[in-house]
Parts: sequence; C-alpha cells; structure tokens
Amino acid sequence: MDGSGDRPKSKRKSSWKKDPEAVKANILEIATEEFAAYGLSGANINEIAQKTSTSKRMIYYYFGDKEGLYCAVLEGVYASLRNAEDKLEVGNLPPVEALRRLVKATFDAHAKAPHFIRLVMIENIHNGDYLRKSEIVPKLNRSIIEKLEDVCSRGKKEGLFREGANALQLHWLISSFSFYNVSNRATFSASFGTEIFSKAMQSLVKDRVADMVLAAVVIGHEPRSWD
Amino acid sequence: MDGSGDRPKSKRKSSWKKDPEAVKANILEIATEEFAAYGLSGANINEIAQKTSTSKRMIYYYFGDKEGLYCAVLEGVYASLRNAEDKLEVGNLPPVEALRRLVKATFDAHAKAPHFIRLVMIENIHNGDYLRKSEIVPKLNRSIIEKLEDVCSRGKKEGLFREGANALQLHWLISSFSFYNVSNRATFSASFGTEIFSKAMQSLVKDRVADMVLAAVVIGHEPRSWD
Amino acid sequence: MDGSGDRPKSKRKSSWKKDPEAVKANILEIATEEFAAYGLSGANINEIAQKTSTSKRMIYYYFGDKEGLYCAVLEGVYASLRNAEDKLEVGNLPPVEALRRLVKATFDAHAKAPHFIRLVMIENIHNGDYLRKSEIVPKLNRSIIEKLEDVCSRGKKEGLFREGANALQLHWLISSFSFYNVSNRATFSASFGTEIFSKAMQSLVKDRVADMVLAAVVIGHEPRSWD
Amino acid sequence: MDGSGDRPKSKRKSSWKKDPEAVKANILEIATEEFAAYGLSGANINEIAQKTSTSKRMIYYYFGDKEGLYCAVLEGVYASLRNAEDKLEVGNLPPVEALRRLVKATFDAHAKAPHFIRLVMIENIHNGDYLRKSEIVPKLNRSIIEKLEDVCSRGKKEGLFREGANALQLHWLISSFSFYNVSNRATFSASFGTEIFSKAMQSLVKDRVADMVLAAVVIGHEPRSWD
DNA sequence: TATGAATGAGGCTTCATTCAT
DNA sequence: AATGAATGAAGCCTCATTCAT
Repeated sequence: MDGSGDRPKSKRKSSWKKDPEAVKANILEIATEEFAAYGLSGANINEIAQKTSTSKRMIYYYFGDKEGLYCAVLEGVYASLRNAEDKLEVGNLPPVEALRRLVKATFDAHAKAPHFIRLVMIENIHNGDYLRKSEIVPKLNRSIIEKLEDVCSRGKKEGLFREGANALQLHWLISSFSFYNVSNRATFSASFGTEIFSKAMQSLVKDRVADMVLAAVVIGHEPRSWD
Repeated sequence: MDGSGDRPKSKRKSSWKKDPEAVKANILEIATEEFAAYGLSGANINEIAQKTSTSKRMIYYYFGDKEGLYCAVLEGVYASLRNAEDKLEVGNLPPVEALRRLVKATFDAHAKAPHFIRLVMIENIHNGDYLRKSEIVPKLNRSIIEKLEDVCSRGKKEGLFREGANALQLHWLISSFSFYNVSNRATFSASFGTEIFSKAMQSLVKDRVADMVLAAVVIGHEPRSWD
Repeated sequence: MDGSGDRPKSKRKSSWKKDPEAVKANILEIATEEFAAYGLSGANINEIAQKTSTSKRMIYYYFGDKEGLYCAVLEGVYASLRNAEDKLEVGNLPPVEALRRLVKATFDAHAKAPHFIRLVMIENIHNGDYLRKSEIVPKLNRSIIEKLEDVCSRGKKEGLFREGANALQLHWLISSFSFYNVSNRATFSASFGTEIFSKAMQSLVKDRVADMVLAAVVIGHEPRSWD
Repeated sequence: MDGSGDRPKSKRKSSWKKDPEAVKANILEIATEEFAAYGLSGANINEIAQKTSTSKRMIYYYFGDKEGLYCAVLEGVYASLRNAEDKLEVGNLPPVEALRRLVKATFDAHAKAPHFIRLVMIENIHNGDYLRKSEIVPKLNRSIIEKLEDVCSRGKKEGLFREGANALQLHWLISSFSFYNVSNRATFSASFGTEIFSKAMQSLVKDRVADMVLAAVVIGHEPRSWD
C-alpha cells in the first residue's frame, strides 16, 4: 500500500510526518487499555488523550465521541481474537485430537487476552448495545464455529463422535470456562483463594476440561486426567 | 433538555414514618437495581435517591458514600445467592444424583439471579477491590464448597467417583457455565444468535452439562444426553 | 479571584439568608439581559453565572439547562409586558379615544421594553419552538385582545366604527409598527439614518399611526396629523 | 452519538472543475440558508462546508472568516430585495394607484423573502454592527425611497395627497407591517393562532393595510375594505 | 432524624481556525 | 486553487458530596 520511500524516523514530532493511521492506531491502543481497565463510563477521555501521542481533539476528529471510540475499541479486540483463532490450524488433525487442541487453544487464547475479556464483560454490562451496532463483529465470529463444525462432522463421519455433538453448543461450553476463568478471577479468588489460578493448577484444569469435553462427545472416551 | 438533574422535585410518598431498617432496605433495593444496571461509575446517586422513598441525604447518612452503598449492595446479593444455595438439600441423595442435582440447581440459580450475575461482573471489572474488603462474603461461600466436598467424599468412598474429583474445581467448572450462560448472553447472542437461550435449548444444555460433569468424575458414566 | 477576605459590608451575600426565590430572580434578571443581548446560542452560561450573585451550578439546579433558563426568561418578559398592558385602563373612555390611547400606549410600551422585543425576535429566529412549549404564555395574551374586542364592539354599537373593525387584525397592525419601530431600529438606521428615531419624530410618528388606525376603522375620521 | 463533527467525509461531488465564481456563489447560497436558519452564532462553519460542493478551507480562502462570510451573505440578501423592488415600475401609474401598488408589492415581496427577513432580524440582534460596515447596502436602499418620494410629490402636486405625506415615514410604515407579518409569524401564531396567516386572511389584510395607508395620506379616501 | 439548598471539580464535546502539502 | 490533518480555547453540563437548619 505505502511501500514508499524512506521516512527519516526522527522519533520526534519535529519532522511532522503526517500519518493518520498511526495516530488512530495509537489512540485505539491507549483507549483499549483505558476502557478495559475502567469501563465505558469509568474511562476518562482526558486521561486517554494525555496518554496518547496526540491531543484530545483528535480523538473526536477520528472517532466522533466517547461511544464511537468505545465501539472502535470493541471491534478491535474482537478482530484480534479472531486473528488468534484463525492462526490455529486443526484441519489436518484427526477429530479427537483436533477437538482437544481447540479446547486447549481457546482456553489459552482467553488467558492471554485479558483486554478482550474485560471489554466483553463491559459490553455485556451494556447489554450488548454497542456490539449489536457493529457490522463486522458478527462476521468475525463465523470462523471458530466453522472449525468446530468441521471437526464435529468429521468425528461423526468416522463414527467417533456422538450424534448430539453440536458446534454451537460446544463453542458455548468451551467459551464458558475459558472466559469465566479469566473474567471472574478476582471474585473467585476473593471467595475461594487464588490456588486454582496458579500456573500448575491452570495447566491441570485445562487438561481436565479438555478431557471432559472429549468424554462428552467422543464415544467411549475415558477422562484419565480426572484420575 | 429534560431538566431533571437534582432540581427540587415534588414531595415523596410518606408512607414510611420512621423505620430506619425499612428505609435502608428500600435504599438497598433500589441501589441494587441501579448498580446492577449501570455499574459503579455508571450508576447515579441522584437517580437512586429519586427512585427511593427517601432522600439523597439519607443515603449518605446510612451508607457514607457511593462506595459504601455499593459494598452493601454487593454483600446483599452474595447473601441472597447463599440463601438460595442453602435451601438446596442433597445430603440424602446418592452421590451421582446429588451431583447432578447440584449442577442443575446451580445452573438454574444463576439464571434466576441476574442482579447477582451483573454485580459480580461489575465487581470483577473493579478487580474485586470491594469484595476483598468485605468480611462476610468469604464466609458465605463456604457452604457450596462443603456440599460438593461431601458429595465427592461420599462418591469416592463408594467407589463411584474418580480419585481426581475435586470440590473446588467442580465448583469452578459448574459456576463457569452457569455464570457465563447469563453474563455473556448479550454478546453471545449478538455474535451467534439467540437460539441457544431459548427455553427448550436451555433445558437441553442444562442436561448436557450435568451429564458432562458426571461423565468427568463418575467412573463409567455414559453421557446419554449427547446422543 | 474575587478578593473576598471578610466582607462585613451588606449588599453582598455575607448575611447568608437562604432565599431561593431571590436567587432564582437574580439569575433570571441577569439571564434576561444576556439572552436579550446575545441570543440563545450567543449567550454564555459562564458569563451569566459570573454576573449573578450565585454560581453556575445553581443555574442548573433551578433551571435544568440553558434552554430551561431561556424558556423561563421568555415567559418572564411576556408576563412583564402583560402586566404593563393590564395596567392600562380604557374601559371608561369613549371608543375612539380608547382606541387612540391603546395604540399610543402599545407604541410606548414596546419602546420601553427592548428586552421583550429582542427576546421575541430571538424566539422567532428559533421558530417559536420554545414559546410553543410554554403553558402560560398563550393565556397571557388574551387580555390585550379582550380590550380591543371591547372597544370594537362598543364602537360598532355606537355606530362609530366600521363593521370590518376586527380586534385580532388591529392587534396585529398595532403590534407591527410598535414592534418594528424597536426591533429594526439598527438596520433601518444603517440604511436610512437615525432621523426617524429622534424623540420629536417618534412623537410625530406615534400620532400619525394612531390617527391612521382611527381613520381606518372610525367612520368619517379625518387624519389631521398627516396634514 | 452521531459522530459527525468534522470527521473526514466522503468525496465531494466534483462537477465543479475550476470556477471560482461558481464556488463562491455556491458557498454563499448555502451560507445564506444556514445563517438565516440559525443566526450568526448558531450557524456552524462545519455544517456549511459540508453542504457545500467544496471544502471548509475554501470558505476561509474566499471569505476570510465566519464574520466575513456573514457580511457577504447579508449584502447578498439586501441586493436581492433591491432587485425585486427595482423591477417594480410605478412611475406611469397615477399617484393613488401607484401608492397602493407599492404597498401591496412590498407586502408581497417581504412574504416571498423569508431569508431576507430572518437575516435582517439577526442583524438587528447584532445591533446592525455588520451592516454598518457595509459600503454597498446604504446605496441599495435609495431606490425604494426615491420611488415613494416621486409618488408623494406627484400626489401633492395633483392636490391628492396631504401635505404631511412623507416618503421616509411611509417606507417605515409600509415596511413595519410587511416585515412584522413575516418576522413574527411564529410567536404571533403561538399566542393568537395561525388564522391571520391563512392565504385568504393574508389577502384581506393586505388590502386593508393598503387602504389604510391611502386613507392616511390621500385626501378624502374612504377605506372601503374595512367595511 | 431529616431536608432543600448549595457547591467545586471535572466530564464530554464543539467551535472557528490554521498548518503543511 | 485546493485539501486532509490538526488544534487550543471554551462551551454546556453532571457528578458526588456537604452545608445550614
């Protein structure tokens, strides 16, 4: 797209290299941090502006208002997670292994995307009002479902999976513990201690839920990790 | 445009003569609605006061400040859920049935306590800072763990449960989908449709997750609901 | 900022006698000046606040927002003019003299109420949107019409007035030059000089329009002032 | 919420290639609409630019600043009305008919020039500050006065008009109801109903005021329209 | 115990305008 | 001649909270 000549990167704003995309990206990055940290009403436009390399005025220039910025942030984190998921390739694995890998990868992906988690929580607090306006988000979420559908159909065709195995339900299930594991860490810890969130326990738990999912849909699967 | 704000309004309904406890309870009830609906920063003391049968000043009189009110609300919903859980009696059921019942009851309890769900989400947005201050909440949450421990130990003693069956992990697991099922309904629907939240599907899903939990910890359990 | 220190001197807000009505009246007075001077969008809430004896916050406390304040101002000046008109008593005068007096009094009343004139102009710029919301203004304006109706009916009954004499049309007519004489002084002067607005000319013009109105509705009236 | 502001928009329609005069005319046309609609402070340069076929920068390029644009608009509408008046030819009519025609034509011209009316109102709100700076406007307004002077002198010479008949006063008078009839329509309607602004009533009123003006200055004129 | 009045700080947003190309 | 990017100042309004009675 640009591939143009060399731009003397002086790092200072003395060279004045107008780069709107960089400005927008910078704003979005900071805004993601802030909205994730404090929510829509809790975040502060002044604070966001101060942490960017540009001014408050530019936020309004590019994003219209606080809600516009929030929407952009929301779409950004959804797109990010999809990217992570898209990179996962399980089409070549046999169904059982593919499913196990999907579960564990989803678990890890959520653990590594706290911003996404928090912003989705926040968006749910707002009843999904802003997500519903998005035109790109619904499309983004097709890919993970398609992967699960592929695995399920292959599993059934090979006589390995139960007939009731269902991609949407599996996604709901896998998401639930993957999400909850991050989203409710604070209150869960306050109530039951931090033990379950130690590195070792997380690894164990991940194995167990993967095993559990397999036990649910794979005929005759024995969930050895629970022994 | 609406001219509301904190402009003097008409007289309150004065059916409450002088019953501090009733006044506090009324404030708490309204505040629970508002905090659950809009979050800590999103809720508005003026609005809360207006919906109350008393005045703004009383909120400060009884609860100190906004955070004090929020903490009281938080403890209130935790206590409520505990009450619901305490009423559940599974000590007389055989382990497998007891566990199945616990799963399904927890699933239902969450579905019926949206205020609790939302306030826990909100508290997690705040990193559990206010819950951690609470002295009563940690105690409240012992009961559900104790129930699970009882079931697990009985199940193992009878040779029915795998040795790995663990009360805390089971609680984490059962909570995860029970919670997620309500907390993320808005965004999940926006992405994948509302199908899974229909009455029929909720019933099916509930059966399946219960079966799945059993399959994980009960030796030789076949998850028939997935066929 | 204000150079306060201790001010035992009266005349200032040192006595602290809470008087909401006085505060509201003070705000309204200043706001009337400002809105009359600069219009709805041109007036400045900060400036208004500064000129009052209270704070900006109180403006919002009592009037909700800028538009609420503007509406209150608008109703205020309408009420003021009505008061002035109500004081005029022509019921005892014979019809011709009564009408002449009404015309001249209206002419004078407008000349003495520049705030009213300007605010009505401003309201017309806003297409009467705010006036239309008022519940009291329509009632206020009945009185002048009733006075004219009384004079007209008496004039006709006595065979002095033409049958076409009509209160509403007369009010429209009398208002038109009374209003225009003040409202368009600036542009009229810029185009045609200030001559017509001199004290002497105003007096002459007032006599002539009064005579002219009489000539229109009084049978056989000779407009001598035009000689 | 709308996210408009001055965010970059889609491409303009580029049918205008390079015609400075056309660009200026286009800007003026839009600006006239906007200033007439919202006043000097109420109008918005961004909005004007957006509705234009060119960009915001061009407005500054051609008109300097907001006030410069406003002045240009003001001169434009004054010139427009003069054009309309200049087209009226009454030199060949006998004085009485000429005057009647002038009154009715002025009445109609105002009714058909709402932008002019509104901008003159706005300019009066600003105390005529910008009009006074204009060098061309004073000249424009000579023509209507000259026409009236011609009619008056002919009327007096023929012994038809009273000696007091005065062009400037007549212009003030004729303008007053012609102007008020449009300028105050909104508030007058809000107070007294829209009846007087119906097509039929406007026609009647126009006849009556014309007759009334004649009755004032024409010796022995009987204002039959008032019967 | 209860309340209407009052408040300072700071929130979001908009504006006319200029810069660099 | 023309433009997208950028900006500082200021605008309106809301908030949680306290005061005086």
